[in-house]
Amino acid sequence: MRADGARNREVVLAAAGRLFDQVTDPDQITMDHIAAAAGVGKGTLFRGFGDRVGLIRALYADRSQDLQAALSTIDPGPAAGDHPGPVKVTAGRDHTGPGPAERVLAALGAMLDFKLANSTLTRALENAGAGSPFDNELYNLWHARLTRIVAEARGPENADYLAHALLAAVRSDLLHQLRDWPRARLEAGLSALVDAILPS
Amino acid sequence: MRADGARNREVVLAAAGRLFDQVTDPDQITMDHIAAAAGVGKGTLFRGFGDRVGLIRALYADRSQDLQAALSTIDPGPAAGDHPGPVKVTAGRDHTGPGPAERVLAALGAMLDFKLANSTLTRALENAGAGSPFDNELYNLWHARLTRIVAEARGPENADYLAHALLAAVRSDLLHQLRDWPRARLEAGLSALVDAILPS
DNA sequence: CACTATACGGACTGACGGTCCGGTTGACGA
DNA sequence: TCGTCAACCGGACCGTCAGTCCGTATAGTG
Repeated sequence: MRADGARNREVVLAAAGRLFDQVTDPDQITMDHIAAAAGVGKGTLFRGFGDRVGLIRALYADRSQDLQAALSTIDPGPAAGDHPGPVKVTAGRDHTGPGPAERVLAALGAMLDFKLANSTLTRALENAGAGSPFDNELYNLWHARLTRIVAEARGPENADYLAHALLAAVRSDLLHQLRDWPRARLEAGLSALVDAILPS
Repeated sequence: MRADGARNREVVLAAAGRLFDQVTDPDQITMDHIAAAAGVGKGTLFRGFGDRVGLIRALYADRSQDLQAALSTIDPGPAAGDHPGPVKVTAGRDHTGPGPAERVLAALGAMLDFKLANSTLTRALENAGAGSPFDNELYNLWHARLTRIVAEARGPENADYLAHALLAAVRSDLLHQLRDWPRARLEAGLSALVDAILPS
């Protein structure tokens, strides 16, 4: 990979991010806008990212790194052994840590914050033509984790569907619809939902 | 309104309905396709329905009449006194009828059936650019009703949000994602969700 | 310095939603 | 039965946008 290629990739992502943040409706941002804002030809966009969805996905991946880290702290999950490197064990705090409801609420709360802070971008990805919110890598990862937690807390019966329902409660377009609710109100509702589904 | 206008309206709705039923991805159906299938000019479509969303909305309204009736049977709601005609009172079965959980489950179940039977059309409306699933008339009606029922069953605290969460659990694209689940599994999950939120 | 794979950019294409307008026809009064 | 006209019709046309193509420029290499 050539140096200018990598540099341009960053420039494009930065410009696209800025544009999406300035706007409410995701498809006010066209590929031509992004190319112009990045000072780059359109071809460069499509060579680097494949198509519009690819670009949005890349931007999303970029921004959600912090979120991923936060989520992994809350629930290291079965993916902990993925790297050949030394497995980091949470020292001092054993399996009697926070209960399922707390962990789930923490995770959904983190997603909530992320989606509020990246509203337009998130909606761009979750509604983008294609397979919609579900071919999203993060969605599948978190659906799997939530399913496991729910299953531990109340048995495998319907855990799968309930995990979907929990994630549906923080979908970005719903949050956009409730955009003038104060954060505390959303959090309270979420908390009520989680407490209802998971044994306190 | 002229006779040929009304006739064409029906023809167009029928053709569009047929087309959406033949397909999985809603935007495989273009306005030109519909016009051609109806044996009508494109101008007629836009004069009669305003724009693509208007046409889809009209088709949806057409098909959801049965659903609306079913839902109103389950919960006549505060809208019962709308007509000056005689108010129909459910005879013999007083206010100690089915509990909140039963009523909500029945309503969501009816929506589930409708959305399964009209999958592509429903997704076309719920994702169609604009204000998405929420400027839908039926959505608002049912959010209001569910909010009331939830509030009666567990107090006004968060009833609003929980009603959104319940509706989010039957969103058409989620159902599409779970398209090869048998109906019973969906129903079971829904039932578990409703029972968790509403006191049994 | 020559050479080539890589990257660049913007003109071009195809598809689609939506508009426009000259021609047609149903409704209705005489 | 006929004349009149507003409502209606259809499809050519337009603007926009994602995505492609290809001639040109340049970073990296021996």
